[in-house]
Amino acid sequence: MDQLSEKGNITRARIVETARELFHKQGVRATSIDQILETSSTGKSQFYHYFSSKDDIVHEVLRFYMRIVESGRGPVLLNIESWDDLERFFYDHVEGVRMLGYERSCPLGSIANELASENEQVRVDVNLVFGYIRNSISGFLKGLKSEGKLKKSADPDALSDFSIATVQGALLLAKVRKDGTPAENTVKHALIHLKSFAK
Amino acid sequence: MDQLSEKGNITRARIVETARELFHKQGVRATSIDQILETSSTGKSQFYHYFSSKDDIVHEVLRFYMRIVESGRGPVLLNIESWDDLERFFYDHVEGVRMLGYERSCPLGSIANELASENEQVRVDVNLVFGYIRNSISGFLKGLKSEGKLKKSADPDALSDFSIATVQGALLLAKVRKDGTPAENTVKHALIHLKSFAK
DNA sequence: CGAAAATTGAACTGATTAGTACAATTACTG
DNA sequence: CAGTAATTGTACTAATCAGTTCAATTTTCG
Repeated sequence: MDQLSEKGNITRARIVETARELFHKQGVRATSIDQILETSSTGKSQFYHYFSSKDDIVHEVLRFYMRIVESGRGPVLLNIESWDDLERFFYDHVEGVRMLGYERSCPLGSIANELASENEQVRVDVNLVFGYIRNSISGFLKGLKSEGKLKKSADPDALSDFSIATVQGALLLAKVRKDGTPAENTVKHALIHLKSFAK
Repeated sequence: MDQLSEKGNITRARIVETARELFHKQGVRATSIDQILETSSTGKSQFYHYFSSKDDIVHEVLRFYMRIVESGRGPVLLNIESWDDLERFFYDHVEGVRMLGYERSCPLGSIANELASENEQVRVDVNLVFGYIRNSISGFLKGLKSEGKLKKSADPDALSDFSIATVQGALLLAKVRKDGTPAENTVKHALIHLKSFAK
């Protein structure tokens, strides 16, 4: 790959953003490179100038999500420092799929579900993002525990995995039902359970 | 479609079973009809004799799951009449993905996640199965409630959706982590929460 | 048996796929 | 301004895709 000029960076970013949107909307395998190029008004030579393969752009889309999450610029608050923050973490996700008409689930969960068994890089990439979120939640819970504000029986790591899993399941259920109610009920009960460990 | 002879039924069932396995293993879009035919040692004319399209066999695979669930012949106990049954419902799912090396999530959730937004029939089909499971769990909880064995604040329908979502999320997380521990923790905490409504 | 119906094999089509080749053009830099 | 590097447009390939055609074979049943 050559050094990128400002113009090159813009083109590259436009391709990544278009791919990200299409992967979320319809899945990776349902999205052809030609469709990414047509939607982003880009030529094929440009695509293969910036990316080496379809697997490569999937990887770049996942790295994009990782940067979003790390930088805190995403639509979901991930810097969790209070019970209110944790509550917002859950409800931001439900609100996110509501805005999209309950026609999509989690963009990361979808890609992982579609490709993780056949593409180890995808599994690792998604794991990195999930791991970051896991650390964010468990860090909050561990902090509470050290302050004596969480029951000793509470396992922060296990409760973090529980949180991520319930969000993933809630978003999938919203998509299957095309209705936010089951997802809202799911995260509501997940929060009740988590807060039951507070003291 | 002509009337099916016994031989025809066997061929048809072989195709459905092969498609079901491949869809679960690698996804629907990653599975070509040619691969289904090669794996099941069947010719293409046979496939289009018994099924009208790829969408059609996806539908038939989902109907197969529905029959499995209704008949109680599946690997997961769905006739839930006690807390032990409900506990088994959760752990059967985790055990199911453990047996497959944590390389797959829920076969229905996977197909729904991949296709529900673009194929309404798929969404409806998966909803039928999820609805059956939902009724099974909420029926048990409603029974408890009428016997005064469940807190009045408990909402059986909401808790059923919570149960289905946590299972879906747990299985996805197991696949992403290639490890059963987060899924076990998830269903363990889901059960603790559900049982907190018992009295 | 013998005819009708069900089942199957093999070759084919047209569209779409990921990826390549290569020349043309634009932008940067000394 | 001249040369070099970055960027882009067009045309292409070989493989694979879902689906079709049609004749051959097997099974069923009076």
